[in-house]
Amino acid sequence: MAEGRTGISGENLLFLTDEQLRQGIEAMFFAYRGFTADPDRILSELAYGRAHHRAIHFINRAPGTTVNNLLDILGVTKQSLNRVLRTLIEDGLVESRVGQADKRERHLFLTEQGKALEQRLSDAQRTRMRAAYRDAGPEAVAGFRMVLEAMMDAEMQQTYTRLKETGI
Amino acid sequence: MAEGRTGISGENLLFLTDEQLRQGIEAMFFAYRGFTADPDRILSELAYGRAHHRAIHFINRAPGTTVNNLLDILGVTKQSLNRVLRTLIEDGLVESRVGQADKRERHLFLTEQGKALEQRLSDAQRTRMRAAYRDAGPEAVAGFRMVLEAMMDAEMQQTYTRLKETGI
DNA sequence: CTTGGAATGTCAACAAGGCTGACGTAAACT
DNA sequence: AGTTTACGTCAGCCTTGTTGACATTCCAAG
Repeated sequence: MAEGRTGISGENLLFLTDEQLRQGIEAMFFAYRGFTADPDRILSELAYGRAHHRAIHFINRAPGTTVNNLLDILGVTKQSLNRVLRTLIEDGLVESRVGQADKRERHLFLTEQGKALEQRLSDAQRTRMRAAYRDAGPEAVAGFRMVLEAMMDAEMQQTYTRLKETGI
Repeated sequence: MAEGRTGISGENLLFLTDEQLRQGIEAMFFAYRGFTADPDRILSELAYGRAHHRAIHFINRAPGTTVNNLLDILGVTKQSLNRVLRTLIEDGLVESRVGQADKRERHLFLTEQGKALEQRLSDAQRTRMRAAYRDAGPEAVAGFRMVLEAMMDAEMQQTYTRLKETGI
């Protein structure tokens, strides 16, 4: 390769070494544990799991969403989601309303009680996130977001962006 | 508060709004799916799961590690780890040697076959990671790492750093 | 030297939450 | 009328987490 003194394509690509990548992989592994630790503690008190948290989060995020839409977002099977939704509905945290335009659809909403738990969970998660963001600073956060987005599949990126921009 | 025109403590803290935090949370959720997607595909061919991947990764990372040490790193119960280790040993991917100094300890090593699978898994994961890193650029990567580290518990941070620096 | 406690690892049984496959119902579409 | 779509459910499986009981080994105090 007839390149400059940095070796490859005129840029310093040392951040792409296997060692750097492995550190990133391990950081991702440990950080995700931290990311879920606080909500997990709250959930275990209530005999719920992460699956319940995810459902609650996205129903809060897109109230009136249909089951199918939620399936797309969560990327699980309907049997799996259904089990979780059933308990949430039985426990009065989620309300399921038959669609007006299309009566096959069920639109999902959080009840007051559901909103209360959502608040509690997301407060816990945001508190840690906020501390991490503050420690790292705004530029680090921008980089953090860029790498995470680049790590998603095309489909997830679409879902993520749609959710971010329109809330649907 | 008698601060500058940005309102709080002279810095622009718009990156700490709840909306920004929620986007970060969702990015983390979707990115982690991407992060595990490629190894998951390989593992499902072999009737293994993520737990096997984690064990293989860290045994490769710290050959000769004891079960207890691995438990600390992985943050699961020993019974849970043991089941995974047992299948890996039965399948000839991991070797367990009784400790010389302390015969209660078992020291874990990857066999050739185990190393081969580790390579296959980490190649898949690194490929995606490398693409994400390259897309985002070195500064973004530095920020990514900073935020992830700030998101860990103190204990995990210690483990992570120790592993990063000494490999033990 | 013995003995009791601590440390290390194994086995058994259970629960959560993924998965597939099959089936039923109601509504919408063509 | 016939097909497709949206949703719910039953049955059964697997992975991976949990707790409890148990065997082995080490070490230190008596």
